[in-house]
Amino acid sequence: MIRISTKGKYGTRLMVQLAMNYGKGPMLLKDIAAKENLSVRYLEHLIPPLKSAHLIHSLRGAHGGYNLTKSPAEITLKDIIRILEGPLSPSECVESPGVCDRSGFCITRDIWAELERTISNTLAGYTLADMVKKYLSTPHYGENQ
Amino acid sequence: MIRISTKGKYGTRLMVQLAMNYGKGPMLLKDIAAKENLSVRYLEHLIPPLKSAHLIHSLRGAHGGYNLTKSPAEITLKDIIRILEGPLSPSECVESPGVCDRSGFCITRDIWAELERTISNTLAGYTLADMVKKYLSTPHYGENQ
DNA sequence: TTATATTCCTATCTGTTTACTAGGAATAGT
DNA sequence: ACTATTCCTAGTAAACAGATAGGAATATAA
Repeated sequence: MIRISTKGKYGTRLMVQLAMNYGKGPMLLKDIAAKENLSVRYLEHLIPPLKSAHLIHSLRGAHGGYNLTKSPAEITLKDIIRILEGPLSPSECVESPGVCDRSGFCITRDIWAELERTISNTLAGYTLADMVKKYLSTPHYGENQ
Repeated sequence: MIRISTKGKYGTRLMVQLAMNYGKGPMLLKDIAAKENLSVRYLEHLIPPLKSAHLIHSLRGAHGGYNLTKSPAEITLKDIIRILEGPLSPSECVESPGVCDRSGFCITRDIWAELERTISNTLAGYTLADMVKKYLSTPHYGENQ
């Protein structure tokens, strides 16, 4: 199973919410969780990596919350997934040749490396701005407004 | 971490070995394991799914072994990975919309679906014949001949 | 200065998956 | 009968996934 975990999936939705709130002051995690129907307690864990990658900025205390550090057009899905999921390569040997003594002549390794490039390129093709635009032009029914 | 497991990785190497032996009669798992420096006991587990997908064929007993069921040019890496790793989509909601009530209007789901297409296309771009050709034109040093 | 709202840090827990190892049955040539 | 091989079923230790929880730190507001 080659799957993105909930970190990457929920984290993307969190970032889309922040993007929709861009320029409107800090947004509460509570509100993000409510809009996306996710647990505040779980979303909390996604914050530290996003902060240390300087994708978001926080304000503590009452009237605190979170902001994007740059405009939604400058943040791609690749940035988000890379931070929350770790390396985008399908095999460790791609980024760390030393883990396998076959790396120097392994033909499958070359293919995993190409696969990483196509994944990276696809994800880099979407900015948060693109996603907000699409979000706003899509009808939302049910509990998630 | 969006990683291919050892099933997919070792299974690909196993299939490349069978491809190199294509037309030369059944090949022993013992020999495949020796050439790829992998455990016979572990490779055994990769056989049943490959057989039920009709990618390989087996002969039991003494002088038994394994064959590809079709020519290396007709088997792609996508076939192999799909069988050994399961669905190629990065999220279950892509192939089973019912698992999430957001599927009807979720914008991230659309992106995961596109990601699946690019992964599929990349993997479908390699046949075992391509890999054998590349293998034979690459120098191999060390214990894996 | 107290109360309140919020982020922040660390720990814990349960189930699943991964990467194996192992025992021995079934089958087929010699 | 003997031997070589595939085949089938368990088991297992470690890591990972997907949470929940307690409470400290910080900032605003009354």
